[in-house]
Amino acid sequence: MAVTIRDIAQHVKVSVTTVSRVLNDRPDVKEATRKKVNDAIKEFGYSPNIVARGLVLQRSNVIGFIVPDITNPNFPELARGIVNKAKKYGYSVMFYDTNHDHRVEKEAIRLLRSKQVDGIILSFNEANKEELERLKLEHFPIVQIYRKSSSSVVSTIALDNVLSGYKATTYLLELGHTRVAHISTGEEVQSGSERLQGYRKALADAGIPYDDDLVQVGLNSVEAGKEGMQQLLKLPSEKQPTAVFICHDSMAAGAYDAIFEQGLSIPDDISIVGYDNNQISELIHPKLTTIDTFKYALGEAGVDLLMKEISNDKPLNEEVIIQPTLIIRDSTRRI
Amino acid sequence: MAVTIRDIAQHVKVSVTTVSRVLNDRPDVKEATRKKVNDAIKEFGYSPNIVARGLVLQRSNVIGFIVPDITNPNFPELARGIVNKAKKYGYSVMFYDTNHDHRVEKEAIRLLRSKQVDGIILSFNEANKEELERLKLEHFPIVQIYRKSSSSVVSTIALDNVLSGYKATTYLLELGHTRVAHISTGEEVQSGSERLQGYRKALADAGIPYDDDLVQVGLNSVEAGKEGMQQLLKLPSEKQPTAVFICHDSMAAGAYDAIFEQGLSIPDDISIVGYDNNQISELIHPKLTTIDTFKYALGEAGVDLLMKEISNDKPLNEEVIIQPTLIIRDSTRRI
DNA sequence: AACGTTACCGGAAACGTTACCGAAACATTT
DNA sequence: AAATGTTTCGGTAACGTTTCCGGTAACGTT
Repeated sequence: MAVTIRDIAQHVKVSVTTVSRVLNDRPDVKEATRKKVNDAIKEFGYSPNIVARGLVLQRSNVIGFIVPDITNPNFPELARGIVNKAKKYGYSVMFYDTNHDHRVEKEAIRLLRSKQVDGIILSFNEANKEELERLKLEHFPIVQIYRKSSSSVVSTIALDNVLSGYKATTYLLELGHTRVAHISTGEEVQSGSERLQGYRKALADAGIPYDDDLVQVGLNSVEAGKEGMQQLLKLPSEKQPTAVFICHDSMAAGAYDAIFEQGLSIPDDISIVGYDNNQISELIHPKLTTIDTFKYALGEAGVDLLMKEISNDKPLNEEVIIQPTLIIRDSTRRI
Repeated sequence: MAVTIRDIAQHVKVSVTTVSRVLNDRPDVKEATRKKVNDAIKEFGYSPNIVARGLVLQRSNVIGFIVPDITNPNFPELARGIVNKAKKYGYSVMFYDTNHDHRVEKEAIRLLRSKQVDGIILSFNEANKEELERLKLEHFPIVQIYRKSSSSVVSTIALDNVLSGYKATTYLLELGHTRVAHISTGEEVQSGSERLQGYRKALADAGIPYDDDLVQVGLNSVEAGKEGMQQLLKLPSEKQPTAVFICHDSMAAGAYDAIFEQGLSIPDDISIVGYDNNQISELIHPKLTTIDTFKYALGEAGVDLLMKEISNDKPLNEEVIIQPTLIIRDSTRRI
């Protein structure tokens, strides 16, 4: 059915070897025959079977990409960075969504490996460590995104969560706020814990005592953000925060809800800074001051690192850390 | 390096044929040897090389998925539906993002085909027709999403845009509004044109004359939505709409901007219904009444259709149409 | 004229599977 | 005991590439 290398070899009356040579820009073929071969290739619309090539070359030129939930607005841009960068390396990417299920993640890895992918980028927040240990033992190239290598066993691309948490709250402090609260995802989730650290450090550096009542913890969801803010608003007025640093944009959107329901105004009554710089941060009113995490660049860096892992014969366990920056919009003001 | 079918055949002292048989659950193998083989498979952690299998079976069990911009919030959920459904068929999906560039789309198709994918789902709004014609000529399985087959040459999954446009505006009319405007993406883009048709039909059925001043056209972007709304608000007060049906949620978010800047209120001064039911529709204030388009189901239907195309030896050019439904939230009220 | 060098090309094995075809081993019937 | 049927197995070609190893022809050098 499909046209193969043999077909065009026959047509040009030359061996498959020579065709292969021109296909791969090898030397040792006369300019004239090279041209003839190329003409035939064009005429037949031939394009080599990468699968067959992969079989002999022992690599597939495809990488896997596993994500807990592509619906989470942080991932599409990441995916984009990965796909585009991979293309530049001559790689395609095979994609899986695990819906936060560890069993599905394991299955995805198995599937991907039997499909002979050359490496996997996975951005599971809470990846199962044993699985990664196993993979590492086999020297299978893996890079993990959104997780510090200190807490992982493979190469990673991570955010400097503590520094950016620090930046966010010092910005609020510099605006003159003294009672700045924090809505967090808590100590158990790594990013939440780190951002909380940054928050505490900023307070400490400013000489402001840490107050447990001012930090609310909940899941990364709109509802949890709303609830957290409601708790804050129940505080006696002398303790009420005039600014809140919130761990995720979507939680911030929930916090908006709670604030508006109390008839309060942002930023006049209360300043908000979020985290992620997702699309929503420009769509809600007022536009949200937040932390940008350079997701596209993160994806690119991820494949760069994975390519290094693939070409290296030993796992190199590197860590690259991205510095998020503060984006100032309309949800914050000087007190 | 990696363990192959031959390794485990040798270990069990049996031919590769038998191993292949137990691998594929074929008959003609004694229960005892089947067990021995399975034990060896487990012991060695063997998993068959799908690429090699694909080479002889002439199919790869992977499908391609091409998208103009995964960052557009309609696509992640679609992608999810596709990936999950594909997995049920034993398929993986290879993913490309073209950034709305026709040349990149063509390249992605070429790449995917040389990687021997068994079919492609593409959701390009304005796909290049010649390319699809070519593919169809070769009986290559393709399904196109978000485009009526009347305007395409291959099987499609489409939205009933005119009916849902009709639903959206009749809802507004039933709430007692008589001056309902429309912000559209215009006649040139298919979905925009169809939604506009629905809008006009609803007006006609209600006996309300169509007024050209009440429809604004612009790109699908926040800014364009804002501009469109600003134009509407410049109308003399007797012509000013009390309700607007807007072609996309993100444009609606822009319209919110314009309305708030005028000191007006939603829905007290003006009712808004959007289209898409993206996450933002629940994050903006007030929550947006909008049209849900069942993106996950759309993705699932897409791979169902593609599988039919793949198993069929002739292209069947089917069309499945999804009925969007209205989601009522807080941006609309009786006048 | 003999030799060495270079440029160009081809045959065939290999990659890891599956499928076809035939055959051995065993069971059943006459 | 022979003939037949059934179950279980193996050899090998094939899928479409690349690469190794070799070979031929042309050319220049001595």
